[in-house]
Amino acid sequence: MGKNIKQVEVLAAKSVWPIPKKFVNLLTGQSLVAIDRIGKLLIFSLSDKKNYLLVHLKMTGQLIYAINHKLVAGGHSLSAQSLIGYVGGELPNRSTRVYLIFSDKSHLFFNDQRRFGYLKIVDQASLAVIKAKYGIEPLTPNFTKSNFFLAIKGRTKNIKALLLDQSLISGLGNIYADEALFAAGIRPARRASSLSKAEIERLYGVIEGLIRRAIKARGTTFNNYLDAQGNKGGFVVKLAVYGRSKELCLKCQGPIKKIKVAGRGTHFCPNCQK
DNA sequence: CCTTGTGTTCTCCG
DNA sequence: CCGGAGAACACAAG
Repeated sequence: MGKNIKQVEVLAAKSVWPIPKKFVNLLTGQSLVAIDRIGKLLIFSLSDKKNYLLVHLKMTGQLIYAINHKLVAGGHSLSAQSLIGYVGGELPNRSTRVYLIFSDKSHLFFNDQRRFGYLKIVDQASLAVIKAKYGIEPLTPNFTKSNFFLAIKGRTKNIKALLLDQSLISGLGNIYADEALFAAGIRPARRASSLSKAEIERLYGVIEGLIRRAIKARGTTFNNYLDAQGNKGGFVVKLAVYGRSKELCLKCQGPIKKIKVAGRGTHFCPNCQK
C-alpha cells in the first residue's frame, strides 16, 4: 500500500476497463492507499481520492505480489476460491493479464487463466451504484435474522439460486451455497417460499459459522495455491457435500447426489436434506 | 461435453 | 404496455 505505481502493463485488453490506454493513464503515478471488499469484489482506493480500482477474481483470478520476481504473496483468502494455484516460476507468465510495477521495483501481477476476472477503474459515483446492488453480507452488521427473512420473503425461486443471488445475499458462491444447505438440512431445489420459519432460522444459523470456518481455514482450494504466508488453502478437506458425489454422507453414510440446480452443479444428501 | 460468477437478454405474469 | 421476477444464455479455456 502507498507505493507509487511507476508502470502499468496490460497484456490482455479485455481484462481491463476502460480501454488499456485510458486504464494505464488513470493508474500510472498513483498509489493504492486502502483495500476494501464487498461480496466477491475487491476495492482499492487510489491516491487521487477520486477513483477506485475494482478487482474481480471470478473463478481463476489471482493477485500475486512479488519482490524481485521472487514470490512473497499469492492468491487471495476471501470468500471466492481459486481453482488454479500459483506454484512459483517466472512472472509474468502465460496467465498474466495485467501487472503493476511500483517505485521500489516490486510487482503486482493479475493472473487469470480463464480471463473471466477483470480490473476496472471507476469514480465514486459509479462505485456507489455498484455497491448498492449488493445484498446483506454474512459477518457484517446488516446480516441479521430479520434482514435474512426479508431477503427470502416472497421469493419463488429455489433456495440455492437465492443464496447465489448477490443482490439478496452477497458473498456466497456455489461451494458454500451447497455446504450451507447441507448444514441446514434443506434441499437445494426447494422453492424459497416453501421454507418453514424453523428452516429459514436453521439456514441463517449455519451461514456465519460456515464462512468463519472457511476464512479460518484460508479458503477453499484444489491445487497448489499458496497464500501470503505460503500456506495452502485447507477448507477443501472439510467440505461435507461439494465435490463428494457418490461418496458417503458424513451424517448418515448414505450416498451424496449431484444434480443441476440454478444451472450449477449441486451436491446434496437426499436422506439428510428435506 | 463439463466447470464458475455475473452481466445481459429473454420470457412470463399481473 | 410496463415492471418485476426469474430463467436462460453468454462469456473463456482447460
